[in-house]
Parts: sequence; C-alpha cells; structure tokens
Amino acid sequence: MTIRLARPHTTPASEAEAADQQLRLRDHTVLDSSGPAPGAPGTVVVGVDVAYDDDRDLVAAAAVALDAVSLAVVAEATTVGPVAFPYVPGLLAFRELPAVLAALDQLSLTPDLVVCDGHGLAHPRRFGLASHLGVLTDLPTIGVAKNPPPGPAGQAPPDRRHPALPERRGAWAPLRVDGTEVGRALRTRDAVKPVYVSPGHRTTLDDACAHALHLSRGVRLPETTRHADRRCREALAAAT
DNA sequence: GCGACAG
DNA sequence: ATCTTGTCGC
Repeated sequence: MTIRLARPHTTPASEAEAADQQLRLRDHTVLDSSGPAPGAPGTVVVGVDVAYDDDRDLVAAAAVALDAVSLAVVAEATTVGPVAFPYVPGLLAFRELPAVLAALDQLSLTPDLVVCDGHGLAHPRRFGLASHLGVLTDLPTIGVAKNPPPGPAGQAPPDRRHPALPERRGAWAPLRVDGTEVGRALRTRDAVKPVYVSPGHRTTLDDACAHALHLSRGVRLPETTRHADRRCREALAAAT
C-alpha cells in the first residue's frame, strides 16, 4: 500500500539464475547522497529483519519505523509467509526479499531510509540484500551486518583483537576488494565486536557509517535492527 | 580434494 | 538463522 516497486521481484529457479539477476540489477545501484543526512530532523528510519522456521516452511518479517532524532517507534508492521528460497551465502536476498517487501508494504508510511540486517556493497558481486532492496524500491538503504561478508571482502576482517581496529566506539577499518573500499568494520561500542557496514542504494559509505553510529547509542546494533528482530520473532512465534 | 561461507 | 546455562563485567 505504501511501497511501489521501481522494478518487480521474481524468485529465481536456480542459483545460477539468482547470481545472474544480481549482475543485471547491480547496474541500477546509485551510490550518492540523495538519501537523508544522518540524524536529519523529520526523517523516518525503518529497520527490517526476518525470522525463520524451516520445519514449518515459515518466514516472518518485520518493518519498524523510528523517528531519526528521538529513535522512538512511530509505526510497525509484520507479515508471515512461506519460505521462497534456501539460504545460500551470497544469495541471501532471495530468501529474505519477499517477506521484507511484504512487511514494508504493510507499513503505514514511506521510509526515508531502510536499515538491513545484512550487507549491501560488501558482497561477492557487490550486490547484497541492502543493495537489492534499494534498487527494487528505489529507497535509500544501508546494510549493517553482524559478521563479515562471504567472499574476498571478508577474508581478513579486522576483529576485536586486531591491532588495526582501535577499541574505541567510532573506530573503523576498511573492507576491501581489489583495493576498493566496499564497506567498513565499524566499532559501535568500546571494546565490542564491530559491525560490518556498507551502502545499499542512494547513500555513500561515509553516510552509511554515520547512520549506523547514530542509530547505535550505547548498543552494538542499530535500534532499528533490534526492534525489527524482536518483532519478527514474536510474529513467528504467534503464527499458526 | 577440503574448508569457508551475510541470515 | 536456530538449538541453549551459566557466567563475567559495567
């Protein structure tokens, strides 16, 4: 009701077809500052996440909207449906997108920014979940993952004990692929495992990191992701 | 050939 | 992702 797709989503019939879709769609990715400035007043930031029950073939998704300044919840929506695709490293989007798009469609307002629980540019083919969701909806998106991306960018990820990544909140180290910075290991809390941030669509790496820090006040993961994670689990537990 | 691999 | 108790630290 609120989301009109710039491009349709079709679940691929094979892994090869899925990777092919990513290669074709990635050319539509826009990495600029047309999205909201981090913490901009009047801005609505939406967190999306998914929970699974493969035994019952169920997937629940949640979209929770927060005011970018107060981080107070202003709207939320959840959906439950069948699993559309198996989990394959590098092809996560095909497993989560149908559910996430459905949840966003149930949301009563339009997001100014969507925060995904996964990667964007930091992906084997430079087109992770955040990038994919952004291109399909044409909404600004960023990816904030709990672990390094699969493939070359995640080969030698700066860890909590790695000297290249200072212990202080705000410290970061680049995630590179062939010398190109595709994302950053960002410390959102002192001495705690970093999160992995990368731009999705209509945002820059610098802004993606600024958004991640702004949304993580005193906690490791963005408040958007924490709310969405809790909501989709509840929706899955309540599902028949 | 074997291991590693967002959620 | 998910299965799961206690335990360390602020």
